[in-house]
Amino acid sequence: MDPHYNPEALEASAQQHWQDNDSFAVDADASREKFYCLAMFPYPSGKLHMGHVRNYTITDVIARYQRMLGRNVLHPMGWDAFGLPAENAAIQNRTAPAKWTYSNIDYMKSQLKSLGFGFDWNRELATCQPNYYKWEQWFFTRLYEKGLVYKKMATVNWDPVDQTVLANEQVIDGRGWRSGALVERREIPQWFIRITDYANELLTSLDQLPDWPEQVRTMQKNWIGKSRGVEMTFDLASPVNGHAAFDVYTTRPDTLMGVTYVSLAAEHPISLALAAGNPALAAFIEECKTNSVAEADMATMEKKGMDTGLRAVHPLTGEEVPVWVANYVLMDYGSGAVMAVPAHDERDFAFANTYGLPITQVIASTDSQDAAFDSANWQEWYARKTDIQLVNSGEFDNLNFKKAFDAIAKALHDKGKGSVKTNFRLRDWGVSRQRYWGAPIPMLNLPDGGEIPVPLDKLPVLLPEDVVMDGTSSPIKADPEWRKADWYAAGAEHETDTFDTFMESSWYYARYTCPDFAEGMLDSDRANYWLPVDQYVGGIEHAILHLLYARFFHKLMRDEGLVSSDEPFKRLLCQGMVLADSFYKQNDDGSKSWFNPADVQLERDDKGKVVSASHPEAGALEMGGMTKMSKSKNNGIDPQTAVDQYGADTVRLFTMFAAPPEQTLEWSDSGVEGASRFLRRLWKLAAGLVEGGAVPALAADSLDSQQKDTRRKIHETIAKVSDDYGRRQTFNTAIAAVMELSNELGRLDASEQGRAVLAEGLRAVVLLLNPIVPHICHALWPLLGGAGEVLDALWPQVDESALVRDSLEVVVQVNGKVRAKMDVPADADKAALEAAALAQDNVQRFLDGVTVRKVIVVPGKLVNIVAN
RNA sequence: GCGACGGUGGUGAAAUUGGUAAACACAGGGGACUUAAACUCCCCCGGCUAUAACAGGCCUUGCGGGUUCAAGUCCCGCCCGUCGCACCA
Repeated sequence: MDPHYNPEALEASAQQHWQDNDSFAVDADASREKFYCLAMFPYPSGKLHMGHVRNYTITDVIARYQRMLGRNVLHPMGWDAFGLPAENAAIQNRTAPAKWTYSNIDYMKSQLKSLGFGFDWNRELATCQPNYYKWEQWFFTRLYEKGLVYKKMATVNWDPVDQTVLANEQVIDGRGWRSGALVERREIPQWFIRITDYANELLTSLDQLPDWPEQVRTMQKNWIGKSRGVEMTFDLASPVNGHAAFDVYTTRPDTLMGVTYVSLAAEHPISLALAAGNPALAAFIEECKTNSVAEADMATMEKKGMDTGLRAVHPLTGEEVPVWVANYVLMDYGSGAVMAVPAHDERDFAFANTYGLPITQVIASTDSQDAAFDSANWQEWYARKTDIQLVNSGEFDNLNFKKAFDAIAKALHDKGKGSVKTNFRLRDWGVSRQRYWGAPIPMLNLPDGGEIPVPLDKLPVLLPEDVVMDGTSSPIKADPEWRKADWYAAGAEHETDTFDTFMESSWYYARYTCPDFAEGMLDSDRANYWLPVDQYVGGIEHAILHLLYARFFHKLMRDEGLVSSDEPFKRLLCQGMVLADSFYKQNDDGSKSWFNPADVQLERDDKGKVVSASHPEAGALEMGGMTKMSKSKNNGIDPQTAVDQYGADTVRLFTMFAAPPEQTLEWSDSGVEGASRFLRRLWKLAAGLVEGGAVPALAADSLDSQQKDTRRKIHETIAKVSDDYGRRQTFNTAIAAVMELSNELGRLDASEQGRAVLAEGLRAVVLLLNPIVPHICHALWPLLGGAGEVLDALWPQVDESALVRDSLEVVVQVNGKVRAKMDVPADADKAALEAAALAQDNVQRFLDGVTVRKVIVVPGKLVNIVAN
């Protein structure tokens, strides 16, 4: 056996072996227990980044571990192939998005293979393939027929120069990313899916997901945002252009008597009607159109508004309050109008102060210790629901939140002005995109204004792939021929919007179970064998949208009779981001030039702390700290470079060792070096044993005490690592435990039984590490006398008899501070432990002159003597 | 703004059910090997203090309080950082 570890050769040979034997191909087999392990599929952006490597290493480790437990493991891979970056690249490179996408897929697939990931490539799919999106289009038409799909006006970012709709991402400081023109808000008709019909189930069935991270469930819960409130009607004092009233929704009807004005969204029908005869208002509405549609911007921007001159009638008091148009009221949120209670709502408060509107306190504390309400401390009051009573509210004075809620809701109901309503923050899913590189929405727009879904025999509605992108309109919108649907009726036209790419990623996990199925969306037999996914792994950035849409789709597919389960993903692991050091040079114009960490040299002080950085050409650099690997900070580390230099196993080992999977991972070249060093040492240790000739049989009863200790360590490590892989999913501590074990194995003597224990230990190490570093383990296993190939070896069993201890170390504390450690027989009882503890010299020193009050004994761990 | 998560040595981290803080690594220091360097191997490595030495002592998990025999871990209040916010995927 070669004493030198040669990853290049052994990794190529292992990968060839897996490919030749189609080692990861699986089929549904009802006689075997299945395990479906899934990583979020990648967008084919060009080449793999470290986030991909981390993601797929995690699923590969879990998949290989489950296989060693004897399960039938499905671990598929595919491509989330539609999306905006392909269009951007196509514009830049004067190529077609399809061509760019397919060539990226080819390259990235070869990269995945070079990392040794065990995917069943027979199931590969790309969402831009017609045989994939055909069934998505069909499913959408089914939803339409069930009334779960509708069309309504919704707001988009409009670039007036390029004459195109922009994604939020393409709007930079309120301007279009290519044209630099001020972006406007524009209302256009778009398709929606009624996810709100499933809001309640999406909320309640979160309880069926105990193996999801608590934080993800909480985020989804908040996102769905179930609230109980009151919907009520404000009449206008004098009708305008046929508008006599409007609705508002509030979760705080208890504050109704504090309403001093009402606010309408700029796009509210009443606002628009008024603007026709009011140039100043029209100008203000126009100005609102340049506001961002992103929620974060809406919340932080300056509150602005304009008085319409209209008066609305308070539904209970009959008092007239002014009607304003305000930039912070969203049209596609609730009813597009809010009642304003400046004393008890932060935004209303800011708005009222700006425009000198009256502020009426209607809530007071029941605790007389609390400071009285005034505009300086109003924040303490505005959102409070507990320990409050109503004031300035007439007949409702002195009621608490709950009683006031019910009394005011009843009063509104009795007057026919409102009713209790459960509302969700969740809004219906807008699936229309005005972009080319997506699945065409399978609807026909008819000359009479109506619409019908494209029938199954005309599906898929094909997206042409041979196109030229010029940065303005989508090629299918620009081509009048593509649109024509005269086969249905003269003048009928295909919808030219495409689907949100979340549509494709909402059901790909199900299609992997039967990617070749030509007769329908899913082959239920196969789908129901594999589903639900047992382990799903992906970035935390998908905690809300993707995971919510996929859960929604699963329920839709269930109600269509395609799958039998309620939830798609049984267990979820959200991996953290990958960070790297960043370095920049401050330019004279205030901008920063970023330098890739691969080209930067570091200076350290005598404690090893990095004190400065420099670049061979640019000179001294500023340190930007550890940040997310990104293009903008030029701190991406190319995984391929690391794989070429150290081998896939080293990259996989470092990735899993440097941090637990949910935490951020800081890339470190010297850390990678360390991982490589460990594999070299392991190889050398194995080579030493193999070169020493035949290994004698282990005689467990005739071991000396060091050999016995080492053998106990082997089996303790098996137990710990099994728990780390399975229950805890902390692969970093599993690796640390194996490192500890192999350090101890290296200290064994070269006697017959020393070598026998070493052989047992090394075989355990190879089995325990195989999921993480499968290439080196593939090579070592037969050399160490393992039967068959390690890929199919069974997970090692703990030999309970090896775990028996004669004595153990117990800590002795006096008043909670460690004062001594003692070796005691493993079976010592509490009285014996207490006596031994009190007899310790250093313990006696601390008991001098004080009285022992209590002794707490935790068997096997510690004794705490309480004395004063 | 709203929501979620995090803060432990020079660094990444470990401490699993409230029970020895810093396992395992990285960086650094010292030594062996070498003509030399790399590789490899051995020793030291939170701070302060003490001792001829061996012991020993005090402090330390972002900050301030609390609960407990015992708190990195639980509770209350702050500070700081990261991520998400509906047309990026």
